[in-house]
Amino acid sequence: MENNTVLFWHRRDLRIHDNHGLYKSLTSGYKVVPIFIFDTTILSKLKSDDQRVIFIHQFVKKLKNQYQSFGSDLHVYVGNPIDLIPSLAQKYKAKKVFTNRDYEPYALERDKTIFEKLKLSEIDFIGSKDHVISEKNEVIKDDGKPYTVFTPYSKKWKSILSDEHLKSYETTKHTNQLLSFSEKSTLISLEELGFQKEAKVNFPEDRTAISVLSNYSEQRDFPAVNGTSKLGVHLRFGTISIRELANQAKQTNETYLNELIWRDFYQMIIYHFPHSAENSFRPAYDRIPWENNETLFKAWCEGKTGYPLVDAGMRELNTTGHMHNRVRMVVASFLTKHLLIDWRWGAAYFAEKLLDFELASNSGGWQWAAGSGCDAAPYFRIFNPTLQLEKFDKELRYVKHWVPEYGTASYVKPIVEHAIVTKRTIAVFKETLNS
DNA sequence: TTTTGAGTTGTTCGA
DNA sequence: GTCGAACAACTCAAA
Repeated sequence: MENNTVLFWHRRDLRIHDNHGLYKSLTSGYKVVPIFIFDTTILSKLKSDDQRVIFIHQFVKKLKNQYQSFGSDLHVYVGNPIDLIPSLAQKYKAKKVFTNRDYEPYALERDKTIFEKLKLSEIDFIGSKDHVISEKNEVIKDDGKPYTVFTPYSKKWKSILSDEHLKSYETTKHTNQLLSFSEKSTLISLEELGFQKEAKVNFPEDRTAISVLSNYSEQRDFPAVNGTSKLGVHLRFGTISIRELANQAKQTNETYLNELIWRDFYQMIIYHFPHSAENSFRPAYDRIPWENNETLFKAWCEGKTGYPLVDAGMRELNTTGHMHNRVRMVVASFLTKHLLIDWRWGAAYFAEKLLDFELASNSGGWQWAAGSGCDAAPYFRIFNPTLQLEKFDKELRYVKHWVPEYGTASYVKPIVEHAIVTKRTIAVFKETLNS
């Protein structure tokens, strides 16, 4: 084993091209050993048919093949990174460990522990910004504090945006710095990991779809139209580059760029306000007396509420692991404001089902719907699922696809009455927040 | 420090 | 059908 190596630890960046942390390791003057860890702390919480594990496995395999084509190899391990990273650093006699930063509470805690463990052996643990365009304290108010309102944040975000933010990291020019391995190891199988290998859903393509981007503003609100990019899962696992996508958005579609800024915004919020991952951003909203009726919750999960747009959305989610953005807002508003069920129940259900699940965006979005978030919709603003259907799926193309029995006698009757429950919810919120 | 204007994606009512 | 105002009140950002 050479004595002048560094590790590069792939996490939510399952690609070689335009990878900031990988680039930093390749240009550090050391030979680079790329690694990936199936984190058992995370895997143990998932069901054996979790589709995202299949997605990850698929892209880890692709990554491994790419490294092998460069005469190197991706070394894949299974276990707890807190133990594995220090021991792997010893095994490969690494001087440094490089990775890309992750802003979730679990990751921050984990990385802090690893940093301290490596420090004892005088090994540097070096993080890079790769998951977002602007991170942490890059976009802050004039008083040095983080923004909690989106519009001024986005203005500042745009005003400080430079070529540096969007430049591509040309890793492929430096692949000669990868440590060579003549023996190629094989990748652990999904079965060995304890997961099913048959994919039940189709994974969206990872091409950055310019055609979608150019019509995004006009088409994104109509669930029957294939007008959204479906790139969320690729951004989540870093199988496409956020810089590349932001560059395209900047040139083609301001509305889409704004969505990417929302993504940065929520990543920044979860970094500065980690409590908002699990609790209300505004503490007063943790006093809301949610009804949390399990029968109603089950009906919502299964798409049997009797409100066709809500049911179509939930069935799309259950079947495909995806839900159209507009419909996500409608079902979230319905769960919290019509059924008076805690947004955490809905967030947890999305966490289990959504292929593109991202903790920061999920908590942020749900709290926006519930009214408890930063810059959230006011509590008295309640989506009318019937009116939303009229506005965005007038011809019932989306609804008929997912709820074929709609309009027949076999379709379930509405489980609650809009006018009654929304009045009740406004009264409950008003009472709670004013007391 | 005080003041002022503004705040992702809505709905309902009445003219 | 269309339009503007009210909804209810607060917090945030910036001057």
